[in-house]
Amino acid sequence: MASPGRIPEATVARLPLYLRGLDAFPVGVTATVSSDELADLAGVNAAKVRKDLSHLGTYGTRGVGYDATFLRFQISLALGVANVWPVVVCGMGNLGRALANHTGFTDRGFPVVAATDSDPDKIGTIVDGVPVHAPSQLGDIVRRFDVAIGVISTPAGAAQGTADALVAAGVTSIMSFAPTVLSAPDEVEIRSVDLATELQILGFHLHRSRIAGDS
Amino acid sequence: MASPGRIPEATVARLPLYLRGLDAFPVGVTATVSSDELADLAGVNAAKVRKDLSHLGTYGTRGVGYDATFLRFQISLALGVANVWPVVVCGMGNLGRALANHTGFTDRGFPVVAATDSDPDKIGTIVDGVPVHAPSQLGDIVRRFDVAIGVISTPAGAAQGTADALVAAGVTSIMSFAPTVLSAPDEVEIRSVDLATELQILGFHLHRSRIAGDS
DNA sequence: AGACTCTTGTGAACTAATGCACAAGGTGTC
DNA sequence: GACACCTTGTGCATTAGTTCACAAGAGTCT
Repeated sequence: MASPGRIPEATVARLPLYLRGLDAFPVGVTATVSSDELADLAGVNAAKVRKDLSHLGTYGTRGVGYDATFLRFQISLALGVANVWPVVVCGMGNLGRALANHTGFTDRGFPVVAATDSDPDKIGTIVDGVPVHAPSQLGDIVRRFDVAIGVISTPAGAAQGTADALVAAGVTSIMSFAPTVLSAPDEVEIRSVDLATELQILGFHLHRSRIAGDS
Repeated sequence: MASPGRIPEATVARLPLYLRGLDAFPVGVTATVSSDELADLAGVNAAKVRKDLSHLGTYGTRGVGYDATFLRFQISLALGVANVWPVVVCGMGNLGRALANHTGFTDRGFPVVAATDSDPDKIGTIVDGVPVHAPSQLGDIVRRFDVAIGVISTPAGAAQGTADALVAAGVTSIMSFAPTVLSAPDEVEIRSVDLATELQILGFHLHRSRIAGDS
């Protein structure tokens, strides 16, 4: 009953966690991993692991578990991890610099090939191996490096303009850290990460527990 | 039927977006905002806005909309935004430095009061106004500044130890950027943001569309 | 006052996601 | 080969979240 059909969004969001968890198993060595173990490694529960993996296919062995290497291969296949997706970072402020230099990106197939910034002092420089260009060069950069993903780490005010430029250059995947809503054609996928919002959610629960709890 | 009862998690996650959207309205000026407008400002749909706000209370006027100032006040109240929650940043690598210097945190009531790092060259220095201490000082820092939230931006290997130290110091809210699972007592709330995972989700959809689409 | 317009608040239908519980199927032992 | 023991895969119940659609007010205009 292995269905290569639609994979639920919630499952897609967890597949990278499983892949990360499987890093605990050395390559080349044959090892089996149970849904229970993998659940621990990924920080979810075993039922979810099994249900999620069943969406990819029937890769486990009843009574035994999953072959770690084979499972990693299959998840990688589903996620398209074999591909390398070049990334351009737009906005080289504090956050942009950190992202451009983030080893976790390159390591997982998302090399930062270039950056843009509107500050004339930064344009033309190379920061941690990443060349900084003027925003007007975006189209060129995208074409030259075959950029697949744009990361927006500009101030909120410049974010929409940057998004428009990315879309105009043909980029269809955007990850934005700007605290603002971006509009783009439907075929463009935007993931928005607002760090302050995350803290506010933590703050809400703190607030709640302090009210309910002590003074 | 205004219920100050339980607010659904999904709603809580959107309240900061509404608050952010309301920034478009100048303070002091009386203005009304419709669920439709607010939906645009927050990047969701109008039905969701109304349902979400109805969980806070009955603050709108039929036929008119919501009073922007009053609504902002009520959402702030629900989120506990009036409180200031001091933050400690653990791990002053690229990302940690960017976070410590992130104006969006302080602006929204999350001042970064101190940082820790295991690098002896950094300990004792002040980076962008934030003093860097040794990890062993965490307990002290938390007590002295009444720290409410710990941000973990250490390498994955040091993350669990850092989390343990934060918990031991009495911190019950943690935001982690380390690509690993953290374990902590149930009463501790952990929000994990793995940037590479986010990109992998984008990568999945790119992969999918390239398979389905052209060569 | 009555008619008309507007927008909220909310039941109700619908969709997505989670968690349970257990049969199915595999391994190992005697 | 029979039996005991594991762990997967999955049907089903449950819970959470979304969307629709419309009655219930509130304002405006004549």
